[in-house]
Amino acid sequence: MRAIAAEVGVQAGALYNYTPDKQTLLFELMRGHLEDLLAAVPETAGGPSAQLKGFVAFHIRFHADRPDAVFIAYMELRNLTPENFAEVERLRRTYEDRLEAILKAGLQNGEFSVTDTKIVTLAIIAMLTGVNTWFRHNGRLSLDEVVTQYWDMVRKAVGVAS
Amino acid sequence: MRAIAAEVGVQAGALYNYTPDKQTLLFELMRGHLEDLLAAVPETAGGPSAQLKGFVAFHIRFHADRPDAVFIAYMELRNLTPENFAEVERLRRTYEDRLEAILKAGLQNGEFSVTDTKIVTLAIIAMLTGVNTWFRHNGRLSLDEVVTQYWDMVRKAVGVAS
DNA sequence: GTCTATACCCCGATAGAC
DNA sequence: GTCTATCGGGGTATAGAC
Repeated sequence: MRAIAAEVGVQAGALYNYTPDKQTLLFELMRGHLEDLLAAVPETAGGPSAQLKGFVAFHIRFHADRPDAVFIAYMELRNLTPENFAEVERLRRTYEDRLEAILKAGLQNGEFSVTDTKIVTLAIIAMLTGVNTWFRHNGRLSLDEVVTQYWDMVRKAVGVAS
Repeated sequence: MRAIAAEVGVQAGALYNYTPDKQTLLFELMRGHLEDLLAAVPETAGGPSAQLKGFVAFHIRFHADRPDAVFIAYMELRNLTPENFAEVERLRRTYEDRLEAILKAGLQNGEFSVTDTKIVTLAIIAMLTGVNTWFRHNGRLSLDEVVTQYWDMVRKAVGVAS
């Protein structure tokens, strides 16, 4: 709280005019981040392959634009009360379900060949979120190139020809 | 330190007969974990495809057996001094290089079709380590089944036929 | 709505008796 | 080698003046 106050340019006590306590502040940050995510995830038109491609590009770009929020959302999970943790988990699961729905649709119409949509969902999200641990905007690769390469891996992993 | 002392069954001050300070204790824990990892990673015989399959199985099993060490190694990274952080990063990069060497060999002899071995290395490791966030030994899937499914995704992502 | 001052608690680490 | 006791520092949160 003292660090936040210093960043904002007030004393620590003044923050309590805006939040009842630190727990609420942390929870609202995380909830806001996840609701932004759910509001922004595209309902792409087209078949499952096009939707999956859109999801991959969206996930990478959304998270690359908010490294601090992503970092907090992950590292501070354990500091939430059980009730707040449950709500955050619910929102996260809602997001995962968006991806799994695409995989199920592609499995059903024969575009994808996967054996367990739940595992593939978690594997894809872990892979994509991992980009945040190494990607830098002034690094060797542009975000476009990163998106292209990850789409290539995801595409092949679910059995979609190029 | 007080929690560790209670777990062991001594008072907090007694711990300082075994470690000079908390930083050293944390660093030795993480260094030990990474050296165990490097000592255990197999030098599989056979071609790149067999080696990659061995690596995937090893990584999942090794990490599933040590969830606490994996959790600490990740969450406490930011609490290391710059020197200790650099050493931990060096060991982690050494491990990544093992995987990248396999990918490079498979790219060179034509078994794999990937465009950037560094990105594929990081993507595979992120995907595999993600298993630890959801896998439970008494859950829906056995570790054997998890290994099989992840190998199937990795195999396809690098362009190896079944 | 922000300030100063402070209450209360927990932390890592040390001192000195045994 | 472990204990009790404590130091110094930092944390969240509150009280009361302005």
